[in-house]
Amino acid sequence: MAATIHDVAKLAGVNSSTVSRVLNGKATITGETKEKIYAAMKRLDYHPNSVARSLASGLSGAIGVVVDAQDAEAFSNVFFSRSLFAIEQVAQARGYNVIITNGGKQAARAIETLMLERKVDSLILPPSTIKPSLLAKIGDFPYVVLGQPDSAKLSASWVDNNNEQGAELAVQHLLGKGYQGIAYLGGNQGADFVKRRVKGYQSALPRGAEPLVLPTDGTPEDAQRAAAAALQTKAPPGAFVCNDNLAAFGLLKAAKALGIAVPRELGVVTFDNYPLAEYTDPPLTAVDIDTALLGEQTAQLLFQRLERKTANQQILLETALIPRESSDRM
Amino acid sequence: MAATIHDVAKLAGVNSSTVSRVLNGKATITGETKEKIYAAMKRLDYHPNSVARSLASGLSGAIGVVVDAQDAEAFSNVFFSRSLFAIEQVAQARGYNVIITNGGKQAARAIETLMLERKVDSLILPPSTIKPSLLAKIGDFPYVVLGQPDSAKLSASWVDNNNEQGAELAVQHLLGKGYQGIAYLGGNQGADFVKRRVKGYQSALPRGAEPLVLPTDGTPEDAQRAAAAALQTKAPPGAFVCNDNLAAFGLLKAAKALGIAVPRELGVVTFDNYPLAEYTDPPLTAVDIDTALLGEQTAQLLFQRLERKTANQQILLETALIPRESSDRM
DNA sequence: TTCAGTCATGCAATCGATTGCGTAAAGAAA
DNA sequence: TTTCTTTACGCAATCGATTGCATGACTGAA
Repeated sequence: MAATIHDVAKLAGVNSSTVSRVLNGKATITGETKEKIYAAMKRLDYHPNSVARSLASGLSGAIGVVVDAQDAEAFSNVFFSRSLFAIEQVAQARGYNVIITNGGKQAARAIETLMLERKVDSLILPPSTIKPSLLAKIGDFPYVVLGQPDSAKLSASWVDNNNEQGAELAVQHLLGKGYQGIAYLGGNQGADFVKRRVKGYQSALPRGAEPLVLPTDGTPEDAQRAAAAALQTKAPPGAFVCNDNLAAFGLLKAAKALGIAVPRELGVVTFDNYPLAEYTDPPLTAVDIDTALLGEQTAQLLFQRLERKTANQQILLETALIPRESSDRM
Repeated sequence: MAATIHDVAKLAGVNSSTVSRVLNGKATITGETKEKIYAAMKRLDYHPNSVARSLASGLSGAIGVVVDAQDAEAFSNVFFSRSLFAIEQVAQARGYNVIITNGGKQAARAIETLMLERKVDSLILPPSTIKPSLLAKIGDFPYVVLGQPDSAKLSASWVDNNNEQGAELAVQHLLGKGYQGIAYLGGNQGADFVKRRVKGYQSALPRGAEPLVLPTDGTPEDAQRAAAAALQTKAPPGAFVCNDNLAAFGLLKAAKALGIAVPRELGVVTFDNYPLAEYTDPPLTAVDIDTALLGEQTAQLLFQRLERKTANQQILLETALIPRESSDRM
């Protein structure tokens, strides 16, 4: 079987506690002794059993990432997986492992399992789980929220993109290009991040401009329908900020069907810069949400809290606008 | 602190080993005793410490998933994250947790950490890790490969989509629609799954038809260039099978630029049915790779091996063709 | 009534580390 | 040289379960 700390100790002619100490750098050990121990570890191909280590130390060296996927789609979305990648990178660099679990309807149970049974050292949670009932169970267990939670009243550490600022950026960009009559297309109006985007959109409109928000059910078809309807009114919008790429797809189709030229007659900016945004016709100007950075910052914040016991902290990441043809009237 | 098995035992007036036995259903316990123990567990909100359990039993109740991401992109790809979701679903249903780690260049180290230190019960590995050097270290540790490994000589359990069959399906579909001169566009010719697709493509061509394979660097731009070049030869292809959506995007652009009508003058079928494939102009006929099923089957196979110690097994999943406009000449 | 054979449960070792306490040896101070 | 600190390391308890062995109680057969 695999060599244990005792095998190493015996071979090196020392006590296992000494081996443990060199393993953890926790005490002053003679160079000579260290050498013997290192040699023994190498000869036996010793790998410390992290399970035993966890039990003894109370630290598991693992973090739990809970995702909130109603269905396979949400889990698979690019947003999440890039963030997850970044989180794992940071964790791996610090010698931590990442346990993922899909919360969904059973988020409470998933979180309890991770905390109470699996004994992870810390959690990354989705905003949807941040409710008083769950928070009570979590107590002062260290966690960071990946995304801005709904209730501003609850104190928590979180990291999110600045959706409000992103929407402002989009509107300002369109205004700068000379577009007028800017509408907002798409998005489930119930979702909190959509509300923030709409808020930013509204606040960036010039004085006197009437906001026009066209919610959709999320499909491009519905976006196409909504956009087509708006474009055929007496005073059609001169530009759209789209809540996501699918909405932008629907919009482009509607414009094409109506013979409206983008970007000459209609400006389009979309949230999210997915791989294909750049290959539409015309290529879409996009508010880039840096999901990798989001994950990285979340993990960094988590380890900061874990290692230095810092206070709660909220981080809003600035978004950037990537100009492409769909809004390039000049 | 959290209640332990001893607290439960004391409150129920029994020995901790009895509690352990009802917990694991490993012996005949009186109904009355069980009741007392359940009551005590409930009163104390007892959650078994899976770390201690692992140490004692030698089973961690965790599986490790290694992914091979050269960069953030690979990790984030829809392919992977859907599979991961499915894997986690299956694992959760069986009370297992999933530990993910990005192998990359250090895959060997990652695997060793998972096996030897973290003590996962089983592994899901990417085909790229299935090399003799690594296999020697893995020994008879149970693992399943998510994807068909390069070397057919090595015995292993794996699950993959039938790429060869998928390509045949695409060619047959195009032939059935009356297209002639079918070319294959895109894909890194070094990748093994691409080779399998090309093989299927070639074998499905009618006798005497000359295969034409146009490799690209993976970008739509390169696909556009390659497609445009081919379309301007004396005997241009009448249809394309594209290795992925990005290649198909490039192709559509090239056709549009050259004034070639799809699907009337040119048929297009693409591998992968990503969310946007359906929203291109025209919508793309696609060979659907069911990544969720892929993950699910992989996990199922893993638990089968784990619980019933079955022999190695290879599973090839049939792909399906989703007809859309891009190949609908009739 | 006795004896063998379950049944239900307790005892204590064990898994592989960590860590507080104790101590011999070495070095410093007097 | 004696005494006082450090330094380097060993001893043994501990973390919270699991599990082989032992045993008393009970059941049924002879």
